Amino acid sequence: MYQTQRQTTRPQITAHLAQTMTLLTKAVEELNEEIEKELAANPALELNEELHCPMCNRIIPRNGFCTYCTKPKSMSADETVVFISLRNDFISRSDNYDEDMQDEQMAVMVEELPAIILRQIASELKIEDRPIAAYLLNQLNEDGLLLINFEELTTYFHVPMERIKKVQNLIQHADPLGVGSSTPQEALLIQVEVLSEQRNIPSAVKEIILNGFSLLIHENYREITKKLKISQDAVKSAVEFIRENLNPFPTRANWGNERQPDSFGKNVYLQPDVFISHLNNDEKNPLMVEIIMPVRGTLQLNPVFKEGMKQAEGNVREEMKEDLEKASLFIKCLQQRNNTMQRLLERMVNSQKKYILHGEKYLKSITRAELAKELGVHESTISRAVANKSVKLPNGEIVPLAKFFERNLNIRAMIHEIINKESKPLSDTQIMEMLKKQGINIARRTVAKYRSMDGVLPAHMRKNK
DNA sequence: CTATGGCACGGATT
DNA sequence: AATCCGTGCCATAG
Repeated sequence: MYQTQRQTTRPQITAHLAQTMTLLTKAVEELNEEIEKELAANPALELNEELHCPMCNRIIPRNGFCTYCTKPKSMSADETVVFISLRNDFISRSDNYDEDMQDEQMAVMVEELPAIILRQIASELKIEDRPIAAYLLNQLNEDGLLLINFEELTTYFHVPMERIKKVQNLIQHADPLGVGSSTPQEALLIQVEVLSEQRNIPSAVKEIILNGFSLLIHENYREITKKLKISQDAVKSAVEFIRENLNPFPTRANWGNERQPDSFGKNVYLQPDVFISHLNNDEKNPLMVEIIMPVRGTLQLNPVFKEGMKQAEGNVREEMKEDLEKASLFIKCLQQRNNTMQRLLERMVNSQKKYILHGEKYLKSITRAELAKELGVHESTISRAVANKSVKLPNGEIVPLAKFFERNLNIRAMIHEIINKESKPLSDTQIMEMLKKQGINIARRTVAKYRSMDGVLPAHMRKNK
């Protein structure tokens, strides 16, 4: 149920395109930069352009998978086997640009976006308005926004402003919802408007976008509560909703080529760092976990440098030795980090399999601290590994990895279920009692809180079914 | 009197 | 140290 809801918020075309793009996540990029920096600073470090699979150490083709590790050895029919495969398909930005796929894909986006939109709105577009639509679509900037002067257009086309606005409005309702808006704010409002037809939206969302937009951008939530006289909870759920479902730059986050963070300071959700899917997309097959790795070669100690050190003398020799040690430490750190990520996911996927396959209701609550203990690493290691990463689930939903650690999601999902199932509206107290029967003890106040977090109206305002 | 939302406290988590 | 979370208490609306 939730899946279908989510999917409608992410139009299919964008999902499709996003899949075909080379994905370069922020987390990965940071790591790549880190590597570049170290590489430049330390002569003892060398980059071997051949790609080795970090698991089995076989050489694998650029942009390729390690087929050995990608294929499960024995496929049991019903039991879901989990294994990890790593993918090294990252190209450094400084690489020769014209040969990269990336350029091609950019071109695809730039050329086709207007066409895609035009096709969508064609049936509703009056023939005489076509030139206007075409012009507007060609002026879209890379964020999918329309930063042009409308007054000039009226003289240019010799038509009233109203007509141009009408065309714009058509465009705004096309697939990357909100494209062609003049401001991010406008784009958000369109998205809210459309989404509210399909599902409940926390009540404060619109208000915040309308009247607290600049505060929202600066993450100044306390001011929002004050200025708009909205409760903390309401603001919180609204912001949560906005982050997860709305997108101020209609084309940007969807096929994240942009490096800057979005206006909320985080661009986490739409570019997965980890893919979880069934092998060959067949539900009978085991789950496969792909971790996107920041590798475009294998880091190693530079053998020439090593040789050189042997012959050097005195201070020079000491310095070189230091470099060498640093380099070796760096490599170890990276390996460690990769290793942690791998074990972390292995553990997560195994214990949260039900959630991954059957939805939020089955999410088990695990804290990072527990997991850290289990894996024998420090808590902060887990925290860092989880932060700013997102996962693509088999059903296509992209969620932050942190969601795996949300303690109350399952209960919230159960509340949804109860509310959707019962014919007459249940009060919070009644819901609480129903939960108690299912072995969940929470306070009435808490039920109320979860309810409002998800934008569900109180009992007396819900309608009988 | 019942249902719900606001505020703020204390303990857990990061 | 900072933030998050569940809850209790109280105010308000109906």
